[in-house]
Amino acid sequence: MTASPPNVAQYNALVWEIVKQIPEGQVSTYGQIASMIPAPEGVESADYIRLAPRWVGDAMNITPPGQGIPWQRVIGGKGTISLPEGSRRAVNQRELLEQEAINFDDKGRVDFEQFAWDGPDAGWLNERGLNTPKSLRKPKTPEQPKLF
DNA sequence: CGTTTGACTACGC
DNA sequence: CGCGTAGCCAAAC
Repeated sequence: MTASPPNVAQYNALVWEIVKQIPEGQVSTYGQIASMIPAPEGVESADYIRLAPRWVGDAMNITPPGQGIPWQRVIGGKGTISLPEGSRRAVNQRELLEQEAINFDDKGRVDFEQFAWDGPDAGWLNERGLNTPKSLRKPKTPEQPKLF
């Protein structure tokens, strides 16, 4: 496993709290969740960026059942399910997402342009001192409205 | 007690 | 756009 954050229990609780905000029919990624959580005290920002996604993964791995935490909505940054291919949990995750009308392409990827979550609303984040999540969608190459 | 192994991502070819 | 690799380090083997 990966080194754990200084305050694992608290960190995991925060991760689950955020995951609970993901609406049905949308997906987030380990990196996006991590981008909302400030680096814990004592952790260099550079190290955090490198380690955080793993920490989120560790948290998801021990998600407490029966708490209404939609763990299935958290996938890898490439849009793929990160569990071992063919494993029981991986198959289950895909089924749960398909039940929410989330589609997978022929390479097993979810289209972020269609299903990406944009994060909790600003107020929710502010109350908890969290950061604005990075967007999973392509930076809008605003098709310059041809003024004339 | 040495190796392998992760619910990851960014980066270089 | 796809594939391999580094970086991290506590557990499981």
